[in-house]
Amino acid sequence: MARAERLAQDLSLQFTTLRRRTLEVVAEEGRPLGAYDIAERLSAPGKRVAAVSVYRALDFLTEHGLVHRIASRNAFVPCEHGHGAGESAVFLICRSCGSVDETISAEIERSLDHTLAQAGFKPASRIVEIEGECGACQGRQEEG
Amino acid sequence: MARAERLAQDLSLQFTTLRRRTLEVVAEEGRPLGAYDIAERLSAPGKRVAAVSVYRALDFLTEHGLVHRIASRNAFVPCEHGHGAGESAVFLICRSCGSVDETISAEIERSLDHTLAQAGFKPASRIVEIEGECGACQGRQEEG
DNA sequence: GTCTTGCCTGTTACAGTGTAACGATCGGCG
DNA sequence: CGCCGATCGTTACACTGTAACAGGCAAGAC
Repeated sequence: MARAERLAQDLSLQFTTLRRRTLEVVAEEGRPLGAYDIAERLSAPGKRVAAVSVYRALDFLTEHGLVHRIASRNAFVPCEHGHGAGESAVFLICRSCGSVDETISAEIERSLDHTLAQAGFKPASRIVEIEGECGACQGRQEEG
Repeated sequence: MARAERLAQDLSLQFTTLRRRTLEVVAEEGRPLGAYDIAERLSAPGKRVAAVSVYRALDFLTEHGLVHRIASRNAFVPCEHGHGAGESAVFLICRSCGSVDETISAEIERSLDHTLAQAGFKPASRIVEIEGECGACQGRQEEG
């Protein structure tokens, strides 16, 4: 992610090797990764990376909007949009291939805002995760 | 929940004591309960209920739409609506008092359906969880 | 240079979450 | 009675996440 690298320059000092490599691992994978999976990929023979370090790196990355946490999977994916941290994304999680697509819909945001205002609820963070079957996997099943 | 009791009759054999008591515990609490919290409340001196039994009861209850799982909290709340299992609910989770309010919005469902159709994604289950501050807690803060 | 400060990382330990596997129990049925 | 299916108890285990403390490293103050 070139965007991440660019944002990294702004944080210069803060974007350490561990955090950069954590982001790389998450970005290379096409599906959500658990913290322990990341730790395993970051580890080399004789150089083990503890899961707790990964968690701290992930905290940093999520705070700066470079990765997202998938609550229903306890896993992490790279952020594919340049949206601000306060904005809400919709995650489409495919049960067949495990891929996660991140989309943003102004329409959904509007209806959410409307419903929240009606309820007198002041939102801080939003989680919208849809499990199902992505278009590619639907096509694959029709063929087979 | 009288509704749950009524639905229980239909499942006659399936609605065992453990499952009923699990539902009671979840319904009595005004906030999401973890599986181990439930197990603790179900346990009596000399009669310990293991968490794994609670998980099985919760699986049953969620399948039949009597309780919901709050993915962002790893906790469970009673279902407050008679909606079908396929319908999507919106959970408003208050960070101050920990309460969870369940609402249904046709507007949100429409916009979600629209976005999903555009993406060619076939949804199976939907998770919409908003963290923030409920109306009651906002009023309380203004006073204090 | 040295000292202090603050941040990041390593390590250990531990609490919480969830599942697999096996055995026992109970009710219904031939 | 014996069989069968579902539920439940128990143990064991894997995964997820946090607390606490120690060491390293860069930057600024003296």
